[in-house]
Amino acid sequence: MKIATWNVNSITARLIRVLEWVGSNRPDIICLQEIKCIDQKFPTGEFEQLGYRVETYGQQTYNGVAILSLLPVSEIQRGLPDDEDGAQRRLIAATIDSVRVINVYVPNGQAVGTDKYLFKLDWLSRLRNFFDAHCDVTKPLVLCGDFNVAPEDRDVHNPALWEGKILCSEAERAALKKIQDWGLVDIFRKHQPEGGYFTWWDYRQAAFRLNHGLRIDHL
DNA sequence: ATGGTTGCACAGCAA
Repeated sequence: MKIATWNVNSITARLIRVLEWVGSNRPDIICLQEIKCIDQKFPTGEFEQLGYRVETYGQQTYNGVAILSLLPVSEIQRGLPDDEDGAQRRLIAATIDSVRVINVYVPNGQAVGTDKYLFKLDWLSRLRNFFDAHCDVTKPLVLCGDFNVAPEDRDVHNPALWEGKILCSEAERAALKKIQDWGLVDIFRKHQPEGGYFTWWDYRQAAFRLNHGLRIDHL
């Protein structure tokens, strides 16, 4: 089974690129984050034309997640069980070919010490609680998405510059590790021990061209 | 220290 994850930063702004990539790579499942639109505005038909089932948990302007699948999907869950009414829409899960697929968009956290940072740590703690209470460690499961955490210094282009900063702080890394310790394997790291592989680059200062990135998206 | 760039609700916020 081929599973992909992509923070698209608006599915409507990114639609042509996503359709092109999905059409030529044909993942069985692709998990999207930051779709930035309500469910009714998601371009469901374009993906259905490529053979995909579409399950969304959208929100206007911010956040929003979706799972697209070539195979039938069941047991769709939208949001964390302890989300309050009107909570930011950051999780969608489904069972596909007997695999529980959990797609997350972890809060960015803005800057260490801010309210958003505390919200991020709390959200990660709630995600771990969700695994304890609702997931079966003996059955096939994939957790993937944008975690907004670089697990180790080898996941950072310039660890000295990023030390203690948002996406790299000790508390964020500990919170991510606690989730992994439930019984998950960082599947990229299982196959690639070297640094220099990133999933996110700042829009500014030619970060992509210079490969000034971080590995913050995981499966 | 600031600002550098995107995307959205077109004005400031979030990333």
